Amino acid sequence: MLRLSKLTDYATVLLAYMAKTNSHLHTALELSEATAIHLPTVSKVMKVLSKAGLVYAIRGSKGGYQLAQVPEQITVASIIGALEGPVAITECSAQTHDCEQASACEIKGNWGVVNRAIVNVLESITLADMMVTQQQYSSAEIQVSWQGLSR
Amino acid sequence: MLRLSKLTDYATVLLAYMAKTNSHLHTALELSEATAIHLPTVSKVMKVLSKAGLVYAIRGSKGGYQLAQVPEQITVASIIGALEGPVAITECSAQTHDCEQASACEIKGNWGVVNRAIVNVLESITLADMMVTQQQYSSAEIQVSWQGLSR
DNA sequence: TTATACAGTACCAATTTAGTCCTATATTGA
DNA sequence: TCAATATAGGACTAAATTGGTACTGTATAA
Repeated sequence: MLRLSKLTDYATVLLAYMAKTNSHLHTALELSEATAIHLPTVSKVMKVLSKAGLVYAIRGSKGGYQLAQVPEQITVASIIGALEGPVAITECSAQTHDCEQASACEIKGNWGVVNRAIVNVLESITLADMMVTQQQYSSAEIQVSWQGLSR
Repeated sequence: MLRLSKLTDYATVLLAYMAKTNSHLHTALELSEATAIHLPTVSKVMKVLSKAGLVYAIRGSKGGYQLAQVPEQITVASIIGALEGPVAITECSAQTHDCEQASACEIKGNWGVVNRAIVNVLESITLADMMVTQQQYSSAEIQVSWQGLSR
C-alpha cells in the first residue's frame, strides 16, 4: 500500500485545476463544481492549503483562492507536507527518540535513507508535471539510482 | 506521513536479523528474543513472509524459518508487497476502474508515474543495504532524476 | 505418543480517516 | 449601516484500518 490520504489526492486535483485556470480567483463553490468534489470537502482542503501557504485566500464577497506560487515551484512533496505533515515512512524516520526495540534494531538509520530517497522523488515532481496529460504508466521516464554503503 | 505499517517495519528488522545470522534455522521464539518484538507479533509476521515466499518454514520440532533468497536479492519493495500488497500511493494507482471524480480529473495518469518512481526506489534497495550500519541520514548517496513530459 | 513449532483464522481495542456541520470573522456594495 | 458572500476554525461522528492477541489445527522429530 504505502498510501496517501484522499485529502492529499483531492488537494492535488484542486491545485491542478487552479493552475490550469489561474486567470481569476477561485471560490470553493467553483472548485467543487469543476472537480466534482463535494463542497464541504473542498472547503476543508483549501483551508489547510491556505494555512500551509500554498494558496492565498481572500475573504468576503469577490473573495476566493489563488495559487501562492507558479505551478513549476509547487512540489508534490509540499502538497503532501501540507495535508499530512512531513513524509516519514516509519516511526524511525520521523521521531527523534528511540523506540522500544531500538537497542536490538540494526536498521534504524537505513529507514532514514530510504525515506530520504522517496522525499527526493517527491520534491522533484511539481504541480506543472502533474498537469501534463499522459497515457497511464507509459510516457514519462524515471531514473533512480541508489548507492548505499554496501556497494 | 506516507507511512508503512509497523508490521512491515518489524518484518524488515526480523529479516535483517535472519540475514546476519543465517547459519541456522530461526524459531519464532529466537527471533522474538533477539529483536525484542513480542512473540505473537513475530509469529504473525513470519506467517505472512512464509506465505509470500520470502522465507522457508519448517514445521515440527527442530523446525523454524530461513531466508528463501540471499539478502542481495530481497528488495524492500518485496517486503512491503508481502505485508501490505503492492505499493499504491493513491486509489488511482491501484485501481483499474475510474473513481467518481474521474471525468473531471486531470491528473489520474500522473499519480501512476509518481507511484512508479517510488516503486523504482524501493526495488533498488535490498535487505543487504538495510543491514549496513550507518550514521543516520548521512552517508548513503541517493540520486533521483525525473523526466516528465513537460520538460 | 508427546513435545515442539508453524498455519490459519477470528477477534477486539485503539487509532486514523473521511466527511459534515456550526459558529465566527472579513469584505463588498447597496 | 446592513445584507450578502466567502473564508477560518473548530467540533463531531461513522467507517475503515491497524495492532496486538488468542485459539484451534497440522506437521515433524525423538
